[in-house]
Amino acid sequence: MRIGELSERTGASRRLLRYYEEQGLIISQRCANGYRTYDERLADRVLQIRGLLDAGLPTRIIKQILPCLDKPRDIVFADATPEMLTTLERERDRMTERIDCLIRNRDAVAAYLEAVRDNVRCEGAGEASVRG
DNA sequence: CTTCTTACA
DNA sequence: TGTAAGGA
Repeated sequence: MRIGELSERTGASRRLLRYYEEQGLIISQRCANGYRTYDERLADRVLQIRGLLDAGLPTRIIKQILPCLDKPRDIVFADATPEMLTTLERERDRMTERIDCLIRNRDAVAAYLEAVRDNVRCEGAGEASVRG
């Protein structure tokens, strides 16, 4: 598929996909006309990259662990340098912190929503427009 | 119309 | 990241 289709299937803009390639996160073949061509499987990889990026991992780290993501369960311990492991452990802890933070905020929002619902139920729907 | 690269905001 | 320019 070409960049347009990959973009639609992953939600990443064409600009971003070219950027990922520039950063070595993804690879592409080239057609005679110079257009980029992508393997069907790349869509999943892009989705994974976006997930990792969303989790807060910098592209440079993703680039390092990407080979591990390639093969489902094969071998990847060979290039697991101590520095990389340290970095990943730190990132993992960072993710845990974010998760805790998100849980707190989600609960806060949920509580607010419930309070609003209860309030509406007691005061009646007719006053909605008056209260704004 | 789709994509490409480079470069600027 | 978006967008403009100039081509293919």
